[in-house]
Amino acid sequence: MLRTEIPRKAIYRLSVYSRCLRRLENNGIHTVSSEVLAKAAGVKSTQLRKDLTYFGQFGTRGLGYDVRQLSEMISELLGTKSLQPVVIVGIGNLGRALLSYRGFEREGFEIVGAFDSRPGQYLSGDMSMEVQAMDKLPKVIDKHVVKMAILCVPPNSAQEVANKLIKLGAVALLNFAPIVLSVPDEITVNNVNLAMELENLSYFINE
Amino acid sequence: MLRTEIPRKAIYRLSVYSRCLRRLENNGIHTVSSEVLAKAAGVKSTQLRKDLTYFGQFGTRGLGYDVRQLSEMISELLGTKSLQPVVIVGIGNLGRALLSYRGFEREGFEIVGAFDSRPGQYLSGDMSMEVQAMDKLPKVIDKHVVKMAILCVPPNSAQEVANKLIKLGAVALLNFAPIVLSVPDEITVNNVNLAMELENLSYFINE
DNA sequence: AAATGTGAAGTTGTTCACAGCT
DNA sequence: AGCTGTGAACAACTTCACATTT
Repeated sequence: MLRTEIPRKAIYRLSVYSRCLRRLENNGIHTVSSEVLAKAAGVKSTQLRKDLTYFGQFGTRGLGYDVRQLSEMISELLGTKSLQPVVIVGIGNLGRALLSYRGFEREGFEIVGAFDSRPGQYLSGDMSMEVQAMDKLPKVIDKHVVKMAILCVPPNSAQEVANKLIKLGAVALLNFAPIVLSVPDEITVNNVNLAMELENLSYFINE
Repeated sequence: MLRTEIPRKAIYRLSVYSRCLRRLENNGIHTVSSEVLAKAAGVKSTQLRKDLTYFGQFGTRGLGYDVRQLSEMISELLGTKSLQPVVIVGIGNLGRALLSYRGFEREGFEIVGAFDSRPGQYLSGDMSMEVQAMDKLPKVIDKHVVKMAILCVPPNSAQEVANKLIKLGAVALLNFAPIVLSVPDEITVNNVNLAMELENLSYFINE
């Protein structure tokens, strides 16, 4: 099965399933049916089953899925079994928040460096963090074999920074700048645009 | 044209077009073709035109679109012409960052209150902000006629807080908690899950 | 001539219906 | 009997082709 045929949304749903499975595991549940897991994930059971068939067969007919096994399989697929190194570029309000956000480590990502055109030592709550100058990027990316970067720079420098990161070997970017980055086909960009999410909601408020 | 027939993705793209149009406007450009605007927005020109026809006819054949006029039309549609009041609930790392994030005001949203189970006065950089106790929510929502809320509370209390907000009159939620909220049909929820975005990227790193 | 607006065709993603295991 | 796995039907979205307007 070629990966390119798999709907991108299916990959997102895999993350949702993964979370639900972990919760089940914590509750000591060993086996789950597609019906129950799907309900927890907020999708139809047929969709869950179809999503899984993109990758193989993991269930037992008449019984369901082994929670632990399915959970591990998905982690494997998503590449979150081992800690993935990440750099953050652009330490404004948002970058600072993400730096102090502990959620990433819990989910299998390690922030190995924070960079900004204005480097320095910052205090965030009870914790201090070092923000390095941009010219330190190559060394850190090289040392930790970083493939993933979080972009929190202002829109007017986002493309430039993206180019730099790609040249240094990044292949996946999480972009918070409200612009459309143009990158080569082999680079994956996920955009998060907070203002856009609000605007979208705003539309639905007026009936 | 019924709003329910309009693809949700089209509404998201409207936000993108809006941003591109503003940039064109700032550069003193008065007229733009679907070809050029689409390229700036990272979509096909036919898609842009189709998206616009969901709402009416705004262009001039042989000429293109009036930048200012199209821009205003989209703002009108999205309901961002007038300042929309928003509350933030849950002032942890992320909530604090969003509070100090100036982007919202620029885009037509006004944060009229910040709430947390641990209220108090916080310092963020050079600016101080008041975080109110949860029992102050009804009064603020009522006073400002708030329909929109940003949820940054921990996953285990997200559903409960969502219920409370909905009961108080919120109809649109921007949820950062990594759980699937169950809400009545007439309520719109947009989810932003940072860990999930990283996981999704992670998948694409392994070819 | 240039560019929009749109029905029809094509593509992608979701759901159904049921065959096939355990 | 119960539940998965999947081809086929269906629905949603995108793109094409071209008629239409300036």
